[in-house]
Amino acid sequence: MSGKPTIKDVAAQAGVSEATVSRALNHSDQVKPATQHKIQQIAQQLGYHPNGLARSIRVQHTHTLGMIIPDILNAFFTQIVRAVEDAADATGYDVFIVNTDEHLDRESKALNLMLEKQVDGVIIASAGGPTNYVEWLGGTPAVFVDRMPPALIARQYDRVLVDNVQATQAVVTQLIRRGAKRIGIINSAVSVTATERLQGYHQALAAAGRPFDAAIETTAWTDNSNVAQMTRQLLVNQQCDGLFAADNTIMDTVLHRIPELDLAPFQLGGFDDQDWFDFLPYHIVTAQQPIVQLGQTAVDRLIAQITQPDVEPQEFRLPATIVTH
Amino acid sequence: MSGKPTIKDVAAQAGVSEATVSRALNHSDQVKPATQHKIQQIAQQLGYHPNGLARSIRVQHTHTLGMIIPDILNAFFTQIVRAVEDAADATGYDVFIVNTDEHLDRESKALNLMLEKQVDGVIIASAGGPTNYVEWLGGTPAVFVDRMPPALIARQYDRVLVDNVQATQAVVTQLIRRGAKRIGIINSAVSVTATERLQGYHQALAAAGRPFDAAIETTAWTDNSNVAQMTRQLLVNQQCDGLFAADNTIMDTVLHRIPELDLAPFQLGGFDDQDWFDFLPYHIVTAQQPIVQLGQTAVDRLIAQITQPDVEPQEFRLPATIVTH
DNA sequence: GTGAAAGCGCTAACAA
DNA sequence: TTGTTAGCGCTTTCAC
Repeated sequence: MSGKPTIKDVAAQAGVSEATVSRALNHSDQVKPATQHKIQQIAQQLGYHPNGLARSIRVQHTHTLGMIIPDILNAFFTQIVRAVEDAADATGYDVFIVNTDEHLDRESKALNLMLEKQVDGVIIASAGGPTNYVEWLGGTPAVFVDRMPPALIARQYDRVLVDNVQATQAVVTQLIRRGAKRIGIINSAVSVTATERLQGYHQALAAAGRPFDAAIETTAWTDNSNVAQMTRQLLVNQQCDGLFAADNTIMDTVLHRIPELDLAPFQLGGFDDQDWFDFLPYHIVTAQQPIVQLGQTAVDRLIAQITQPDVEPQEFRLPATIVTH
Repeated sequence: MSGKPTIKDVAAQAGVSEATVSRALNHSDQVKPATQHKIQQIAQQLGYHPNGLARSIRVQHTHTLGMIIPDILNAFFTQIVRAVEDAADATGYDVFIVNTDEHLDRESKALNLMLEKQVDGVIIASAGGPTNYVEWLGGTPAVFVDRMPPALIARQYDRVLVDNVQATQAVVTQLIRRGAKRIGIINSAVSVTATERLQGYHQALAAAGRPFDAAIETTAWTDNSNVAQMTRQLLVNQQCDGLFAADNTIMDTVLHRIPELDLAPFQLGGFDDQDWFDFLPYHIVTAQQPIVQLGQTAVDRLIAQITQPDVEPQEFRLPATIVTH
């Protein structure tokens, strides 16, 4: 941002007013084709690029959506970003991504950054950050996707989520059908999501007349550092012949731990399919989240919030698909 | 961006001038602790967030770096983004990411967007886009990372690259050591990179006294749609017992094709290690690019360009590490 | 230690 | 069809 040409330079060079240049470069209707053309030519040769900041400050919006994700190395979020970008792009919005690495304080910072950059709205796939989103967000439209904070505060925003209990139940049921007698769970620690997935697990067990056993219901720490140990605990000590890993990062760790263990046949279930599951020497069943629809819906709702004064916040529950390897 | 409180509101509420509020919220030295405190309090309770756009337009920089990547679904680029974010974060810069999906026209658009958003500099991991970056970029500092456009125009910018010929040579040599007699290559179509990797392949062959054979030197299309077929061509028809896949997306496709083929033992080599290679039923050797250093160096150079008027553009070649599975 | 005023680059009335 | 003017929200001299 140094000696860049401004609208003033173009105006001077073309011998017209700044207003005319502005008009020529935007809603070209009002300006004489000749001037129009000349101005564009000059802008081009001067290497003029409009200053979007100045424009945004004037028109009072940026036409930009913010998106906050907890882990850019996680393929699931990467795919969601892609879906959101595509949906936003289709409606002419740009998207500004920031990654929090599952750090609470980075989430507040991210939110702050988005507000300073004056995004028109924000899609949040991270939750558990600032205790009170309402306060932080002020009037900025927001929608939670995939994850959400506890219901009380989430209720004020749109939420686009997967039907976690149905999905988990389906996976665990499939594990049972495949012959697993004793199925352990390594749950995640993600606020609402985890509760729901545990519920789905219980429902599947109950439906099959199986008892619950607290000894095989475990929870991963946020950094997954206890997952390797839990894997051993369940599959070896507790003699489980089935294991449900509540998200793809947990599954990853489980998968890496398994080869070191000496195991009888077992069944594995989890969330979010990965391309390379095909290469594993055993079968896996996963609930594949409808990523594209998740992203699309989030964008649709957000834009609705932005453009229409008072649409009621709603919760959307999209069904997952069971895929087996 | 509607009824948000501005600095004026805070000033009014606090009974001071806008200037004082500005001072209190930034370089707090000059203002009396009492006023200082009072202002912060009021800002807080009003839910005031400074308008970064207005600020940037005034101070003539955004303290934001742009980063253009070709494929956000590719773990390699995702990791580079992460490295860049970390490096930028450490120096207080924000980063604005945009994904081009390997589309040439999207790259121009991306560049345009960055310029409009007035980023202070841009890191480009995509290349082959606009024929003339110089013209598009104007005076905006830029550095190419991982990929670069043809030398003539790249020379005007910093380039942070891996030593492709050394890396490829090392991998192919390793394949030879492991007993491969006839090693085919599926090269990528990425401008300079591909040429260098082919050169490394040739050097390894030459060093081992092996002949070249154009019949087993193939090139993937940008969307990899011919790779499955090439895999068969090399491993079956051409009876190769070794295969070098020039990037991770090519390797992916190869890996998925292999199980359908009925093959004698073979050796596989490629670029960029993946976590799950451990799960494959055969060995792989890859050149692991020094992603963190790549990102770090790119950021360092870019910031140097931004803050110092005339640092000479340079090319950096970082060594890859060979990893075997 | 604080205020008044100017101006960053742009767009949108209102005039002409 | 085009120009003049004001002002978006902020920072920064220059006064006091």
